[in-house]
Amino acid sequence: MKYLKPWWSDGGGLLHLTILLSLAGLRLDLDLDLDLCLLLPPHTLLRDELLLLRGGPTSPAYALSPLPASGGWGSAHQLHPKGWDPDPAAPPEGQLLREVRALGVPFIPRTRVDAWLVHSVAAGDADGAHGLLGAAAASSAGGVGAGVDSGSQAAPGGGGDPRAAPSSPLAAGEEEKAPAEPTAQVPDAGGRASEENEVLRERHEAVDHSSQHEENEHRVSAQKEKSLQQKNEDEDKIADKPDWEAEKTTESRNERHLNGTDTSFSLEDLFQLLSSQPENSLEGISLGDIPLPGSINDGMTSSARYNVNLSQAVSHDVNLQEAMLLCPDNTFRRDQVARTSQPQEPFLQLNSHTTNSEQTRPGTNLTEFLPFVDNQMRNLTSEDFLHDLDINIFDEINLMSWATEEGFDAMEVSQLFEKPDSDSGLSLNSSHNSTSVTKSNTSHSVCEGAIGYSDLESLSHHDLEGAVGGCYPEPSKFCPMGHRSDSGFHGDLAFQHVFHNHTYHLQPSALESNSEPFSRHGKPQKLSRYLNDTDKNLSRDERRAKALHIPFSVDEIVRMPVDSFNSMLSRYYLTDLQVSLIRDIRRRGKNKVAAQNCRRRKLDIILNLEDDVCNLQAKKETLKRERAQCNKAINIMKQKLHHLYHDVFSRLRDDEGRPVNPNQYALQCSHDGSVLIVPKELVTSGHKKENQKRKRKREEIEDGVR
DNA sequence: TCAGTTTGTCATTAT
DNA sequence: CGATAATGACAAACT
Repeated sequence: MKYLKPWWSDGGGLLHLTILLSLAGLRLDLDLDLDLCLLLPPHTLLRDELLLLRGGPTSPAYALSPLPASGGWGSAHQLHPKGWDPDPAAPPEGQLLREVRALGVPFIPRTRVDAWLVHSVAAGDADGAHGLLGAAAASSAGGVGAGVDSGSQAAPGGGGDPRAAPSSPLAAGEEEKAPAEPTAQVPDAGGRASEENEVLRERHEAVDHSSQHEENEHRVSAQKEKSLQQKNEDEDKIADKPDWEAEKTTESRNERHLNGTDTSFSLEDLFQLLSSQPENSLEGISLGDIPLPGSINDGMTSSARYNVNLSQAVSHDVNLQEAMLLCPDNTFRRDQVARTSQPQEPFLQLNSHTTNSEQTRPGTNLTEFLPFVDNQMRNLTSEDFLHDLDINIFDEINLMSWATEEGFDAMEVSQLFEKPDSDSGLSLNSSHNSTSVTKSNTSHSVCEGAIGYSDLESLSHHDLEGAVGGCYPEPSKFCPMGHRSDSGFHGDLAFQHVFHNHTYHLQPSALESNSEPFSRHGKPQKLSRYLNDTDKNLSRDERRAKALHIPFSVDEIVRMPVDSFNSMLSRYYLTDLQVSLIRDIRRRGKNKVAAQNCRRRKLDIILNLEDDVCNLQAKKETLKRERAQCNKAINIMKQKLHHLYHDVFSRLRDDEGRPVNPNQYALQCSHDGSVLIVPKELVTSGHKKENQKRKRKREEIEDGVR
């Protein structure tokens, strides 16, 4: 294939480098700083492309021309040698894509650059690229030929298949941290390894002593110092601030990163080796032979692994992309500082030999180091990121990423959303694609189970296989279950529980009809055996929040004022599922508190009523006693009055001197204090008249009121 | 094993 | 109109 048109497009530069490094069979976690282009030999296409992406001037050897409208490929400009005239006979994109697909490469080219790279590499087009790219393509093409065969014929455990490599790059945690000699880390598993290592070490040393390297190293080290200083200042500022307050600071730092002024990583070894090797001298060896420092070589457990299988290597690119999407929690939060406080997954990791701990943060997320990627992430939701790829894949990946972090297994992730009936648990938004259910129910093999739960890389292979129509003859190799537990980034990971359960695919609403490992109230039942002691103490919502990597505590979610809560939701890039869960957690939490308050209030009311009853009963008894005393006093008074009455009448005499009969007469006191003896008939009639008057007056008053 | 209690949750209504 | 509080009702866990 002689067709060469490196078109730039969004992400094309990333893909460039990703593929180049993937061709080495490496698992990558790069601080891919565009300043690294300065390390490339001058007047090479890749260097100028990077310079272009970086926003700086390109070398005079190349020029940038606007692209004609190219449907669907999204490119805006092309970089080409000066005086280069676009080949009118160049095959159209459709044809190029068909050619790529015809190669059976399990990789979906999404841009012209992708297609070109895949095409040129897969077709063995050694002269189809310039400079580093050409060397990479050439070497990888050689590696492909050997790798495709050796990959499938690799000795068991020999690591001929880079897909098995995941078990090794991160396996040696101690070695990973140590900036060891590049070749010292290369194991001698294949017999030829020692010889190759010698050759490679010589090459590497020669490279290290080149003037170009010194110049570049000096330049990069100065940039490192500058960026480190800037980072330290930023982190000092952020340290004392809450997450949401620190966001702005971090964001500004990210802006600097985007502007290319924040350099933190060096890949000079890799690029120097790649770019310094004469193209011809690279033929016959694969990029995997490059002696790389640190964990890169840690992962190379066999020299056979250095023979790169194109299909395997290219697929790493997809893993890299997934890793970007797998920014922890699938929460594209602007505050990357806060992110680093959580255990991260050093999924794709390439440690440079730098000794700075900040630069070698294990598991640091790709998004921190890929400015343009970060730029996209900061402007897109996770759903936006899923634009071109099957959303199901990434939903699964997200769940798996949640499951693989912080010792949380995927079975729990799935079961967290299970409910016995429809009136309990979450009313989660059913944004999950229902097709996941079908997937989950149709996968039965152990390997597929492992794919589903813990091995993101395997998933990517798996899904790519389905997407592209390629095939992986040994899917069991896609289950490097060991590499995660060995990598030391989550020691309590309970992968042993996740092999066969596939329910994590299920959307919550579908899961609700399944068996219920959790009680309605968050108390573990059967699931308790799957949970460690820490998880057992968590409530259901806490476990759910943990499973979905909600970046806030349940208490925080519940107690946060509504304004802070809404602003929090808007400031953090949360999936619909996360937002739904957060709102449910808040609603349930508040309702729980309200229910407790309600019951407490009800109890208080009951207690108060009981007290009132007691008080009233006591008061009633008191009143009874008082009434009895009053009655007693009244009776005494009556008796006294009666005695007095009779005493008075016994002394009274009428005009004839006869005693006055008390049954016929009564004593009546007048207003002036005089006492009159009045016949009883008059007294009773007078009483009746008074009563009638009073009654009349009362009626008049009542009528007036009406 | 059963009855009573506690607790979380949902649905509904009120604020 | 949305968020929250209040509360009845229900069910599961607990005692």
